Amino acid sequence: MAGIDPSLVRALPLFSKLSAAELDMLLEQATLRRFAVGEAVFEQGAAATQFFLLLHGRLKVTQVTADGQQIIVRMVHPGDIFGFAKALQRDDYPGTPTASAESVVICWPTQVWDLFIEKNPHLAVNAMQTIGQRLQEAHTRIREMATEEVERRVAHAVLRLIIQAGKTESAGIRIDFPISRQDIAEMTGTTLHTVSRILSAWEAKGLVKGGRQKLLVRDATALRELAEGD
Amino acid sequence: MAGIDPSLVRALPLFSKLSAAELDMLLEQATLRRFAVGEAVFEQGAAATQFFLLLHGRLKVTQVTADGQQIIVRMVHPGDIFGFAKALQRDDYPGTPTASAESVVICWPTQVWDLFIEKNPHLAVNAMQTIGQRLQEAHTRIREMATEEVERRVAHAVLRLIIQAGKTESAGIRIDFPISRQDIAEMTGTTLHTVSRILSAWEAKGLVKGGRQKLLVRDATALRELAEGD
DNA sequence: GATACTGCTTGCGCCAACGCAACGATACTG
DNA sequence: CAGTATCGTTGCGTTGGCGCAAGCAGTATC
Repeated sequence: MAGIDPSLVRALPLFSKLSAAELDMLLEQATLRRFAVGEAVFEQGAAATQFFLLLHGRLKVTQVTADGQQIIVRMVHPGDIFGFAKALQRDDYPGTPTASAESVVICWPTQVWDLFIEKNPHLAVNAMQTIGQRLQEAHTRIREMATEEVERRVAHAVLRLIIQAGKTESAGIRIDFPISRQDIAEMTGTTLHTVSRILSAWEAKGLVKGGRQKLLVRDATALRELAEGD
Repeated sequence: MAGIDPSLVRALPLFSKLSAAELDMLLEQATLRRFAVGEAVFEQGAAATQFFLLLHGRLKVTQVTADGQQIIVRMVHPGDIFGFAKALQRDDYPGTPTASAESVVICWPTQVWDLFIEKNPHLAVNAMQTIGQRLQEAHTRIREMATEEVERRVAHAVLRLIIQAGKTESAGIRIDFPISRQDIAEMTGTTLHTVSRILSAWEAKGLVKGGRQKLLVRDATALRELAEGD
């Protein structure tokens, strides 16, 4: 299924400096795949034969520990590339990206990566910036987990979600994909129970409005104050 | 102070694919600086005008939170590059690298980075792999902080230290630079007190041998078992 | 070799958050 | 539209690890 419409990816910063011809060449090698909710694009530990770009939808990248506990490493939003393990000198994928919403993904064979980096330094620079930003997000999260208590961590997580996936509605800002209490727990390193209690308390104070796999932020300012200590 | 001996860096994987001429050109632009224990190479938030490579010694990269708490983001070991904020699309440094031991550092102006990436794709690929590895370490740490209890986190941290800075002695493996209980606490997201208690318990069991800013691992195998659950 | 300093240890009380458990509520399914 | 599965809420007992505080032991200073 080659021949993807360039207009789909033209606007992405990752490809901003590529010529039309280069972009065409890149897209010729690509395949388009669709994933239903709950489906995994690939499995943790599988051989890294492809890398990907999320066109539409939403993915959560999870890792499982030896004793079966699961955490959400990060969310993948439209326009993000993911699964480029080979570029990071790995032969297998470190996590499992699962569709939280119906998703459309562009897939490339890993060989294409090296080829294009070689021919196009811009792409390397852009990719490095992408990874760099991710590294910083990771460090932020480490700092939060080390120093902040659960309620503030959850506040930060929710704020991040409304930045990356917030849809403004009349009643507030809605998180634009199905997200469970369990998900939030796995993003903040706590339990489903604690998240539920915190969200209930917030709802009583009018900060948010919950629902089954739904979350609406009514007062982002108050939430931001809560996230930064008093 | 230009004209650094190429033999100092020749062996580093980062420069492995550079020709002698390219390496010379790179080193012409560099400066060598020395830091005493406790000195900072640069301060968190300062404008990123240079990037660096640690030749000799040991640095700890710290971040301070708004309310004054400190954490150690990572350790810098000889051969590591650090402070390449500009490559990550930042104008300021996200953390402060402080010398834990007497250290020698190569410094380049940031402009050199773009120049060399452009001219030498290998360097870009190598740098990306370096950042990629760091990203994975960060994810590992996030997973540990989310799922493991303090004792196991400390065990993992110590194991990582003996890999990166272990010097085998007759009595066991010594960590090759001054490290305090407070440091270990800031690496694992806990308090000095808890670390002290844990290390005391380990010492009673003959796993380690402590001391002022010293740590000797007597039984790495037992420590590894402790780090992985039972 | 006395003084100050900095880093390490240990005891004790306390609380945030976990784990268990039971119960509601909402969405899918045939 | 009953039946079932999934997701969310809430109560309660327990506990890991934090914070305080006091004391100890090396290391540097003059």
